[in-house]
Amino acid sequence: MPQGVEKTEEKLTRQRDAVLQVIRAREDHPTASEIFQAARDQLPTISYATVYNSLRFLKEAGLVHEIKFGDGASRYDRETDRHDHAICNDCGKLVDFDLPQAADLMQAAARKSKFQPASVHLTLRGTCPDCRKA
Amino acid sequence: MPQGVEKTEEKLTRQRDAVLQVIRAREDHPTASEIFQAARDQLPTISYATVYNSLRFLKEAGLVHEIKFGDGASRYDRETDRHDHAICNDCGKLVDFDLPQAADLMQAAARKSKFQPASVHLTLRGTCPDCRKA
DNA sequence: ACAAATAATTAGAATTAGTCTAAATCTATA
DNA sequence: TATAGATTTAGACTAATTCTAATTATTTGT
Repeated sequence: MPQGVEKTEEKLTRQRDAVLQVIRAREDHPTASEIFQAARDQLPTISYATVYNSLRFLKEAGLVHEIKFGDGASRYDRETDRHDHAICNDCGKLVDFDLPQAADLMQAAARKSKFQPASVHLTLRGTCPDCRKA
Repeated sequence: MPQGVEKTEEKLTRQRDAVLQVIRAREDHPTASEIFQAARDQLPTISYATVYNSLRFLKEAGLVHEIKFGDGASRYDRETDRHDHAICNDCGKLVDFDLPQAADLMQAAARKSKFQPASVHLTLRGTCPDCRKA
């Protein structure tokens, strides 16, 4: 097997690939419903269930990242490296950024909580540049 | 009005108080459904809608704190000061802790994201002490 | 290449969390 | 005490997601 080609790609079916392409083509963080609609342009018979199945598959394969906030639907992100999020309290815009001190934070949080750490994630809530102007 | 007694307490009805007492009586972080069941012990006719209305009211009054992770239902926390959470990947246990460096973090996150900061929240995922033993 | 086994997809039903509605009940006050 | 305003209730409704059972594709052994 050539380097960089994971075993999971064997199972990258037409439907799963369509879902992946939708997510990769977008700058923003679409919901399952938005992905479903966009995927239908490529594969008019794709079903909602398949979109969800594909999202689970892609997530497990590490090809996409799921972002869950309590507010409504999960969003999906083509950026799979560890990163943090900022959410605008006014318009709901979601922005990715990375805080390099995350590794230290994880240790500090682990000490405080007595958990064995696996990952940390930080969420900033505030006002995005656009809404600040308006 | 005596100090420490907020105007909102005027409207702390029997139902709202029952909901508040349920949350204050628990060490853990119950869901609306768990709160509903416990509140029924006090007020057998209380409805689901009232539990949700009460939770909204108590939240706005700053008497309880809502915790939303993507995974299922919101949870409610008697601790209303800013704090962070650790979630066990094995058993789902949710633990509160506070990271004193949060203020600095918020500034760092604001700089990176260009947002005007309002709050930060950090989530640690890992294994809780109990599950680590097992 | 072919049949059997396995995996994936489909459509729609089911589930879950939460909100909405309209009628009934309280509560405070003129 | 009558009335206005707020609150509660029960159940209908919605949105997100999962489940199910039937169908369709794909892979594997011969």
